[in-house]
Amino acid sequence: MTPIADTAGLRAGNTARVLREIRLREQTTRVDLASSLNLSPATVTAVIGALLDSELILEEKAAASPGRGRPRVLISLNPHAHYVAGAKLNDRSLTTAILNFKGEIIAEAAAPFDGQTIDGDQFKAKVDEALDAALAAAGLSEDQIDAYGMGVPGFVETETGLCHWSPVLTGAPVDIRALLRQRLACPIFVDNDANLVTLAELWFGLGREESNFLVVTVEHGVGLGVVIDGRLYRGARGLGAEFGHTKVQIDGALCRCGQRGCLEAYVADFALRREASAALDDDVSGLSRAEVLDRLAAEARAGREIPASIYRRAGKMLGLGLANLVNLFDPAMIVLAGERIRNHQLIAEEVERTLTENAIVVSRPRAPLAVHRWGDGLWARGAGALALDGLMTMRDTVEPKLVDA
Amino acid sequence: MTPIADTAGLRAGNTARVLREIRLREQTTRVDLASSLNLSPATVTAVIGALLDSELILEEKAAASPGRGRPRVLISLNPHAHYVAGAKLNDRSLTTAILNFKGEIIAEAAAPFDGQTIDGDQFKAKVDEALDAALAAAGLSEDQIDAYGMGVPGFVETETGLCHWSPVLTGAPVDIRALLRQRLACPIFVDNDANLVTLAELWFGLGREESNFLVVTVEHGVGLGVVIDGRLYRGARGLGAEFGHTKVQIDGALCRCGQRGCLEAYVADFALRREASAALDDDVSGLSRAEVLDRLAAEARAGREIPASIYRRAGKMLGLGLANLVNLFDPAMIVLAGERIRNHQLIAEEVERTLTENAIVVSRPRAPLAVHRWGDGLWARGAGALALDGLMTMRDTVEPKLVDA
DNA sequence: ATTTATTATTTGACTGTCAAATTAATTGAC
DNA sequence: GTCAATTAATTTGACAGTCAAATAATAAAT
Repeated sequence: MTPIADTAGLRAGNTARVLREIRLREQTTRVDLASSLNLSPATVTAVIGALLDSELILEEKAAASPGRGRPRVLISLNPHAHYVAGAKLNDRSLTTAILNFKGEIIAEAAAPFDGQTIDGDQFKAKVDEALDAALAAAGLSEDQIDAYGMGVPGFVETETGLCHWSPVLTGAPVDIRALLRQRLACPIFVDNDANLVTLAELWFGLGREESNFLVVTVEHGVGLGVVIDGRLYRGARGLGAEFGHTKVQIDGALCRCGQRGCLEAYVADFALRREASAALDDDVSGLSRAEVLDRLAAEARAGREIPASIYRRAGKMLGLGLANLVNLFDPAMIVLAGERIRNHQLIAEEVERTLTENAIVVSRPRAPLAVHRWGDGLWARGAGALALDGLMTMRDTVEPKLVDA
Repeated sequence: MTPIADTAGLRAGNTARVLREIRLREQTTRVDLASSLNLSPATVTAVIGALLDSELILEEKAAASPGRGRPRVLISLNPHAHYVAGAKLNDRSLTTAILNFKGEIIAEAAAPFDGQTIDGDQFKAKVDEALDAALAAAGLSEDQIDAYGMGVPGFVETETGLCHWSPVLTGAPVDIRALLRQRLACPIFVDNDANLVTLAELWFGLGREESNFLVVTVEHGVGLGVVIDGRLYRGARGLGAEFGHTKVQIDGALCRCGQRGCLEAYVADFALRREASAALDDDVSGLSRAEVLDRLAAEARAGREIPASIYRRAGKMLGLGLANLVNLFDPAMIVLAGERIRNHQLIAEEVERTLTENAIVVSRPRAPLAVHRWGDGLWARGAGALALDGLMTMRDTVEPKLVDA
């Protein structure tokens, strides 16, 4: 272990802060960096100099000069400094994106699969398929990829890259990192998919200006990412926060995890699907889950009482869960994020009402609930952020230890 | 704002780490500090030298020399470096302790009150009464007190010293710091009482070796303290975590906060008291709450079904709440602490069972639940820690801003 | 007495930050 | 067109801090 408080670490820390600030502002100048980071111009010059030498950033002449005096020189990240791959597994496909150092998506490819779950070998095949396609689309070769970040739904240990349980993967625990290592020589980072989205919000999204906030994802399951002091909190064991399996009802509905009363068992896709069969008049057994849910949503929107009540209950349960989060974390903001919250308006009113009713009231305003629906693949930028962050801090070292099950 | 990454801050940080380590070990040596803090012997010598000059620590010859070679010099905190006062308000009294720099309790005094609640003036009178008595018992004058830390149940903002709501105080919001300022000239720090207990566990108790853990207090209410990365987390608004008012039942039992289904409404004293009147055969309307609860506990222990079922339900609800905490925070440990968990064995089994049933299972062992019952006034050491911590980091600067209610 | 082992201090090299002085680059005034 | 005026960036020198290595201190073993 190297000394923590080494004077050399100071420079490393300032360099990281400068890089983060440049990423945040997309384009900035030395003076601005000095004032916003509380560093002397001399220090900024030194740090920027080193970053220019290592070609992580670029200088360019300022376009318009606002006043007189020596014009500021614009600084921005060098998009070609590194390329990384970001991938995400969900219940329908394994998607992979290639990003540059600025976090811009260069190419994207998906490897879909039909079956409900896949095993390790199938997973590996999908990884190869999506990566090959993405690389081809980006016009890059594999050895140009400097880091790989992957998000997996379920209980994932970041340090070891081990997946203890996933709704998509069979044969848990699965050593995801080892599977990926068979293909890739670069550093590999694995995390829970909700943490990925949270990282995306922190680096590129609504969380850029905040340092204490929560991200709740509602997709196939319900996930949570916790940002404290500007950093993603992963818990003592390195698994993330498991919001989807907090209990909102004692001895409540059966969840796919085997326990009862989990929040997920009321608001996730699979829970709505379960109720839909009873609520819809026609036989829906032949339809896919997506089709059934579309039908359910359509009928609720049309004003039919029973489908509407399903969404009301889901909204109520989610609102209650969110209220508990507000009470426990006192966040500055909660972001409701996901690719698939298209039906949010069906539950929005009930969510907001239950949240307000059950969150503690003080003289300060309650944390705002921001809904961030993104079809633009913000998750991919999160996976990229995971890879880039890992690349910068280089923590791909811990080897997985399989503990007795 | 001074530059954060100033090289001078390095020394300050190392000094703080050295002090913390000495406090943790109670007695240590320069070599030990160097190895446990990953600092060079030269740096430790320099830091220790400065601390000796400022008389915050003491040197003494080692008693027994284990081997040959130059004997290590024992380092310990100078108990007389500072004296602080720590105080805590609960539903029955305002207690004040005088502590030395080592955190040892020199004297303690209580100012009891009969009424259910008190207002600002009464509060101030009780502060004076307890402080005067404690000072007299310690044989110290008021100007020898270098900091004052106070714990209040309810919603307390640490930065401003404002109490937004308290089960004990009327006329909220109450500017606690301003009330105390009328009496005391020294720096004053105010916090939630659960945070106080958490600090005590972190500095002196079971949390000394941990950096991610939770402390749940069960007294008149239910409180929570969150330690993340070795530091107390207070949330974005500076109010603590409000575990007692997380909801364990939708539209559940009425809580004294006005909402329904709060955990507190099932496990706190007042909730048990409410049920007791129905469960006990005799008329209990003339008895005090403590007497009623004693009766209820005695009958439950004797095996009577209805009183026992009251405790079973309380245990079940607490276990469910704890399971949610485990799922959300993934702590390394949960400490159940309090002065008044004397009846814990009545609920222990049900708590443990519900917790195990509802906490997420991974291949790693679940966080242990440690029960820490202390009659020795650990809270007072927590209040002292609050004062000492504030004294070291000097954050008594923010003036309270009364926001529109 | 001398050697050996261990702890603490001192010394000198090195890194890093910052304030102040200096240089650079541009606009506006005359 | 030249020359202030102004703002940005760099350089310089002082200062603080850490660390490795050398040195001093101290006690047990020989």
